[in-house]
Amino acid sequence: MRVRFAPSPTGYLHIGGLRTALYNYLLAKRHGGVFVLRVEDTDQTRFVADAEQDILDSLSWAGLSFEEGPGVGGAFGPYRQSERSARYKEVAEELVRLGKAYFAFDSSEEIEAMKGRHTTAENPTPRYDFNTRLEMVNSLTLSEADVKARLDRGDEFVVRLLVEPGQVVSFQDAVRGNVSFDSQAVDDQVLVKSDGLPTYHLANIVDDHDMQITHVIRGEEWLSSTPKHILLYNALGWSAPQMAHLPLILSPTGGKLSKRNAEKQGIPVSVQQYIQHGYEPGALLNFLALLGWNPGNDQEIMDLEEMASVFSLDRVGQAGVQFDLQKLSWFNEQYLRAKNTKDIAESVLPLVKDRFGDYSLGHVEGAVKLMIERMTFEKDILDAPYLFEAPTAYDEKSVQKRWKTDSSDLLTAFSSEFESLSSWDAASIEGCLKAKVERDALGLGSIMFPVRLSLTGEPSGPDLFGMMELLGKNEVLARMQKAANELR
RNA sequence: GCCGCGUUCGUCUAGGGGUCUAGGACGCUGCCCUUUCACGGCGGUAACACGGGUUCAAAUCCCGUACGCGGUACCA
Repeated sequence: MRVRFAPSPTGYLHIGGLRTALYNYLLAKRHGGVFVLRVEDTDQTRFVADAEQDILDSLSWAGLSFEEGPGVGGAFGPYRQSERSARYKEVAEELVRLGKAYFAFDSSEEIEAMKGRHTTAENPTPRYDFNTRLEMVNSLTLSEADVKARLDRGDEFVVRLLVEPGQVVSFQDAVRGNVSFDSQAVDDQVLVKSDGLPTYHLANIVDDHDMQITHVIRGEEWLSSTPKHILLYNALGWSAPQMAHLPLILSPTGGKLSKRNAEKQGIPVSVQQYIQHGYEPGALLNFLALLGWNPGNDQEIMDLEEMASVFSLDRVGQAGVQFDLQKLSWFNEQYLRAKNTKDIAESVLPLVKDRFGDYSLGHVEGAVKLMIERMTFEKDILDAPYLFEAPTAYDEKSVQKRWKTDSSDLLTAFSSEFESLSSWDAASIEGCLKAKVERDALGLGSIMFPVRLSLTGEPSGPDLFGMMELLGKNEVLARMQKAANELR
């Protein structure tokens, strides 16, 4: 089994593209096959210089490694279509020779004019097809000599697929079953553009054939051009690979997850944006895998290996799926909590230093341990500034509501109690505090709240005693005293 | 318009004729845990698009309608 992910470097890798790559990867791993990356850069007008690098970087971040492709090589290279022009030309010529394709010399104005002539309410988008090709300037309407003369003269031309009406083109799709089209509805697709480069359709089938791709897994937007591909395979006497068209990822409101549409709803579209937001690659992959596929049981948290061990195309859904950012967040939380706190600390250390100054890895790890249950992203550690610096203000509402007349005195009293503590750890602090509460017959809340507020400035937060241990005795006493004075 | 694909809780889905008074997850929500908040645990909320068939029996099969999505480029 050989599969490929064939992105076009016309922009940064899209989240939907990553899912397509993932499904290809999973299928290959599941069957011990080969995963190929092929860059489909046949459109010079839409070429984006750093897009290929972005695709490479994004796949690498996600951990989707390929056995063959640009940079790593392979027996079927080159893997950039711009470097395979000669082969497409050869195949195009072969198709013309076989009478399956023809030269066309029409200018875009002439094509527009033809479309204008045929446009009606019932036929808003006329095609260049069996119905109209005989009114056009092509090797079907021109004499052989004329065609040769134009070619020799260097006139611009395109090569078009000759689609005969009256045939039914059908194929088995691995996720949709039998799909069939009437060839009448297929136009004489351009195979070679006037710049000499192939269109997607030609390059795609040539490469899939030459690279011995066995399974084509791509988005549903390709479903309606598949008959063209089947016709091409047939014309060349090649057998078509197994097709599998994935349901599209839709926006939460149902429409297409276009860049504009998505951004309006706060959904990142490029993988690069997910990286910047701090998503865990495993979480994103896990989420994406389940967007259109399921393992057939209730398991949701699965790493790449686990998914690869059970992946199959027949468990891929057929209906479009809506993107749910909240569920992605949940996945990210799950993955974050499964991570080693030291690793997280190491990764956020620069952020902490940048924001709060020079803290030790140990201190940051302690902060992470306190905060992990309430973080969605690693960077959320910054939402607890009080683990690094004294609060500069106290939450007004809480002060008004819960800061009692004796709170300051209590703070002072407990301060001196803590002062005498010989070992400063969460358990000792807790024991000390609770002992005094009992001795003085106080309510636990009457002291817990003032302490928390003095330490964090906020009415809620992570475990109080753990936090006190992390901050250290001096810092805790200083903050308590400060609040006692300021809020008196 | 035409062609294609699709349609189970708000969302992702299980389900492939009887075991479905339709299961799981996210979300929302109640209770419990608890020094707060969060986490967690235990509950709750909520769906077979509609209409015809076929069948003893349909969420499951067939047809139609509606709706959604995709395509209709010398873009991929």
